[in-house]
Parts: sequence; structure tokens; C-alpha cells
Amino acid sequence: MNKKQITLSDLAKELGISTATVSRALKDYPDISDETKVRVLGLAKKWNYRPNSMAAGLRKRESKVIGVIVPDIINHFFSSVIKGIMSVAYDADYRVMLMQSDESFEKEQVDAEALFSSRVDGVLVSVAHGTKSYEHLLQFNNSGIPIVFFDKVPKEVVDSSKVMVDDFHGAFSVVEHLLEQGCRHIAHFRGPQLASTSINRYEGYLAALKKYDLPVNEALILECEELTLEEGQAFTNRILNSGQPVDGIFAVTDAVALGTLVALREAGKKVPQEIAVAGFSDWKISAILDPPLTSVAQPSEEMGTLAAKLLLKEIAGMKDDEEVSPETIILRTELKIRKSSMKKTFL
Amino acid sequence: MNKKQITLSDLAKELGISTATVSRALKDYPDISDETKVRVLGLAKKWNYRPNSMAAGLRKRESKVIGVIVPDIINHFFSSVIKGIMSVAYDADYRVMLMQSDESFEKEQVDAEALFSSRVDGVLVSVAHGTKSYEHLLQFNNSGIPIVFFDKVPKEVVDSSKVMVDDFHGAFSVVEHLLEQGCRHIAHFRGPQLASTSINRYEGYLAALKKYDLPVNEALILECEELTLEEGQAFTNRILNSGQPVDGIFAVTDAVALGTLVALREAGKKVPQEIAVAGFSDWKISAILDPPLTSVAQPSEEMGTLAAKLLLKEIAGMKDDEEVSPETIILRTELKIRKSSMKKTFL
DNA sequence: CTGAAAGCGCTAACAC
DNA sequence: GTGTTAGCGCTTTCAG
Repeated sequence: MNKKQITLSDLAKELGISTATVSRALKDYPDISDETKVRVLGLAKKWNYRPNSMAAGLRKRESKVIGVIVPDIINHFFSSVIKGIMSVAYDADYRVMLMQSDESFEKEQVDAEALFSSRVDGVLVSVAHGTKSYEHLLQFNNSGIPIVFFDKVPKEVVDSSKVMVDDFHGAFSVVEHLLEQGCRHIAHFRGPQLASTSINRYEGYLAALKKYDLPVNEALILECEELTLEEGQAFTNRILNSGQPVDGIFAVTDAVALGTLVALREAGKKVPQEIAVAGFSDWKISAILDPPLTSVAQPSEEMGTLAAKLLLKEIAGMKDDEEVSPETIILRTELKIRKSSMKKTFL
Repeated sequence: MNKKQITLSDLAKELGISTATVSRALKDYPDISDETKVRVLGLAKKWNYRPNSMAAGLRKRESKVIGVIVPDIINHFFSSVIKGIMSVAYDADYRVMLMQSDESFEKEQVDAEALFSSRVDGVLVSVAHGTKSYEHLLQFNNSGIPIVFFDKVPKEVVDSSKVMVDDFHGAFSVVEHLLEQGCRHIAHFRGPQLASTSINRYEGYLAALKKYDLPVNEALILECEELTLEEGQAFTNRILNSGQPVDGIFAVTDAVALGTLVALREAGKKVPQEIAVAGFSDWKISAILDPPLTSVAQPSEEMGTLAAKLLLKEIAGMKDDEEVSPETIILRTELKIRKSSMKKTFL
């Protein structure tokens, strides 16, 4: 039971050489005799030596860690993005420090500070609903730490790379589809005012209505805070009880759409005959429901890998003092038409 | 645009005092005059000073980081556990370095090494299916770094704390319930041979059959590798085509159970009248399916918070050179009976 | 091919 | 109440 952790100088002492030589041997440096290399490697393995990356990081001024801030890990979309990020990080020999903002501006600020203190080499952020200013994130830029935003990006112009999905077009296409199916009174359960994604989806919804010269009925637009199944359920009941005519519902997220389906089932409404339903995210289970849910698929894991690759590129550029100009990548969504919206089939 | 990061000595120089004093002022030390404290804090804020935690860590021999290794982040169960871990870590001012083993023994080893190199203060691990030995994890113990296992724990006796759910009893109770409902030919889609959770659930299944003096029909026991919906679907079809009598199916996981439901729906089998179905995990959506799925609920987020608290306690004990004896916490599951298994109602 | 020495940024005795 | 000093473990000139 060896409580003490092995250091370079432990190895050096035992071999009667300098720490510099040990360090070089371990790093497979050119100017080192095969003999010492073998001896060093042998002893390192014997003692199970593991370099202290805090020491190396301090010296080299790089931590080999990237920080990630997401609003909520449980969300399947974000956990997929994280998976993508982690696989790229792994391949590039970077570690991932994960933070969760819980959609809170204050927590996001604390998280950002912690990442800064950890001297992460770069940061990936999807901003919280509650975020209203960006100084806490811009400090990274100002200190030479690249930052790449993904999914929910700052509304104001920020001089950083961004990776997002085409929420506007995704929403537009699904609402257009509902219209094509004959819907004329489409409700929209939108997301929070401040989130870039919900704004864009909302605008896609408006644009589709406009294309069909339909008026916007404010009574049919409800704003989710939690984006939960329960909210979808409650909003659906509210709409049904309002007496407003409704023949279609577009929910900002599949979670909300599922709540909608449950409420409609309980109210004895036929989907899609009486009310067509569509969501956004294309959860795996959405496809196996009865009726299967029409939704907009977004490439989540790909978003993670792209964002991470972009970040690593910028980190590398930073090291070489290159000029790295920010990029913006917009990923295409894909409309998945399923029974929940196929009104025409039942005419 | 200030690329250089502010250090203690930058502040010290500007104030004409020593770095030690600055450090103490920042830490709110007792023996420091209010005047200097104010001056230091003011300047630190002005320059947006952030301590370099690599330097502090190197000096104090603690990183304030805990490492977490899970098989798969996308899995809702694990992301819930992680959420629990992160909230405890956040409150205790610890950071989380997250690793994903992808159920691979080799990757788990690499991950463990990386965490070790990062000199994390403690480690939380749920072992991969493929893990067949534990030296890579025991090295933490041997170096004075506490490790707490959760959910999928090492089979062999390991002198570390563990937090798990009572898989055996959970499985036993749900299979017993199926038997009470009149099932006599219950299939089990089990998980991988090496995973502690699937072993325990399998044994719970066997024990329930035994209690009813029923023979074990090997033809009705199929082993999942991926634990996916697709596997559940395929296995269900295989069983149906085999001609074996079946009136109940217990799937090791809700994902697999959902696949089962889909296959049964496609085959035109009535659930639960012809075949009762039950899962394990109690996914949120399982409750809103038609029919709603009977399942075994396990407290995932709580598992994360308990494991993290245990770990922090051991880290604290380690610092104070106390003897910390490993604990094992077993969390109760809860049987959620829903329509998919309620055969009796239809008699 | 190898060693000596300096230093990354911080903290903690120990002085005074 | 504050400064001096040493050193955490590593990398990297610069010598030789």
C-alpha cells in the first residue's frame, strides 16, 4: 500500500540520473540513448508512474482539459451532444470538465469562473434560458481561451464560433406540413422567450402561417417554461377548454408534444383526425408511440463532434498564434412525418 | 484584449506588497488588516483575477476535482445519476471530470489513467460490461484516492464503498407480480453476463420462479448485448416464432421492454391479456404508453447524490488521516404496476 | 546524449 | 500584520 504518488525525481533518484533525462525518455525524445530509455520505461512501469498533469499543465500553460457547460444533462439532446464532444476529446487526448447551469444565469456564471480557474484550454457552451448578458463567457475570449457556442447561442453578436441547427427552417417545414394536411388553426407551445432555439422555432411557425396567409391567433400560442410533458398536458387542456378552434398543435419539443398526446388521448380526441400533433427533436420513443409522433430530427451527436472539432482547431490555432476567424455551422434538420400529423389519410 | 492571465504577483507588484499577503487577503485570512484586504479585493476585481487552480492544486496536493466514469452518458439512468453527482459536487465546490467507457474494458482503463494523471481527489465508477479485472481501479485505493462504485459494481470483493439498487429484490417482486397475475410461462430478456445488475435481476427472476415451484425454461431466457429497443423487438419475435408458450415477458430494462411492446403490437398480440410485459428502470415515458408499462423504479438521481456524498466524506477523511471504512448502500426499488401486466383485470 | 538550473503560480512555515 | 523562503512536479533552455 503505497500512499505516496511516484514522481519524476523518484525515478531519477533510483536510476541515478537527472529528472530531465527521465522526462525526456518518457516523452520519447530523439536525443536519448536506447539504453536509458529502456531503463526509464521499465522502472516507470514497475512503479506504475503516472505524470502529474497539474504540474505539467502549470509548466506548459495548458491543461488538456476542455470545459463544457450545458443547461441540463438529463435532456437526451444534450447528453447526445456531450457524447459527441467526449468522443472527439478522447481521440485528441483531451479531458472534459462538465458543468450544468440548470438554466440559471447565476449558476452559469459560477460555472464559467470555475472553468476559468481550472485554466481549461477551451470551452463549449450552450447558454441557459436565463442568461441575459455574456461577460462571464466573453472573458474567455479576452484571455485567449477559445469558446464555441452550440445549440442555444447568444442572441447578441458575439465574436465566437457557433454550431446550431436550423431551427427556423425545421419549424417552418413541420408547420407547413401541418398546413398541407389541412390544418387551419395551429396552436404553438413555444419555449422560453430568451432561448435562441425557441425564438427561431417560433419564427418558423409564424413564417409558415404567413405563407398560407393565415392570421396569428395569440390565444393559440402558449409559452412553456419547463418544457416538460406535464406542461404539454396542461397547455393542451387549457386550449381544449378555451373553446378556441384547434386542429393542429406544434410543440417546441417532443417532451411537450408527448404531454399533448396524453392530454388528447384522455380527452378522447382523435389524433390526427381531429387534431394533428407534431414535435421537435425526434426522440427515439416518439416513433414507437401510438400514434407515432411527427417530429423534426436534429443531429445531436454530430453537433457535439463538430463543435468539439471546431474548438480543438481553435485551440491549436491559438497555440501557433494564428489568426482564427470564427465560423458558424448550421446543421440541417430532417422532417419525420408520422401518423400523428397525417390528417389527409383519414379524409 | 489582455491575453495574459493575471497572477498573484501581478497584483502584488501593483500594490507594492508580497504575494503571500495578497494570497491571504484573497482567502480571507484572520491576520490581515482590513485596509489591505480591501485594496487587494478591489484590485483583484478590477483585473478580474482568477486563481490558477493547477498551481494551487500542485501546491496543496488536491485538485478539487472528482472523476466520474460511466458506461454511457446517453442512457437516461446514468445521466440522472450524473446530475445527482454534479449537484453535490457543485455545493461542495468540487468540479467533475467526466469519462465514458462505452462499456469497454480498454477504454475504462485509459479513462482511469487519465483521471489518475489529473490527480482527481476521488473517483466514482460504474463499471463497464466488458470489465474483467480491477487493477486499473484499485490503483486509486492504493494511492490514497478514494473510489466509490455505483450501480454496476465489481463482482469480486473490493474494499471500497458501493451504492447500488436492490436489483435482486426489484426483479423478484416484479416477476412475483407477473406470477400473481396468472403468468406461468415468463420469458426473461436478461442483460450481459458480466454486469452485476443484470446478474442480480436474473437471479431475482429465478428466485421468483422457484417460489412458485416453476421450472426454468432456458428457451425463454435470452441475453441482450446492447440493451436496446431493437433487441427487445428481435427477441420478442424470436420467442413468438419459436412456438414456445409465453404469457409474460420480463425485460431487464425499459428500453428492451419498449421493443417488446412494439413487437407484440405488430404481431397483433394483446397486452396484457395474451402476454403481460414488465420492464426495469421506470422511464418517464413508460407510464404514458398505451398500454402503460409496468416497471421497477430505481432512484437514479438519489444514487448519484448518495455516492457523491459518500465520496466527499471519504476524501475529507483521507485528508484528516482518519480510518474510513467502506460502506455499502443498497437503495430500495419500487414496483410500478400498470396496465401492461394487469392480466387479472381482463379475466 | 545528459545534467544543472530556472520557473510555471500558488501556499505555508517561519520569521520579525 | 506582513515579508521571506522554499517547494509542489514538471518542462525546457542552456551548457557541456
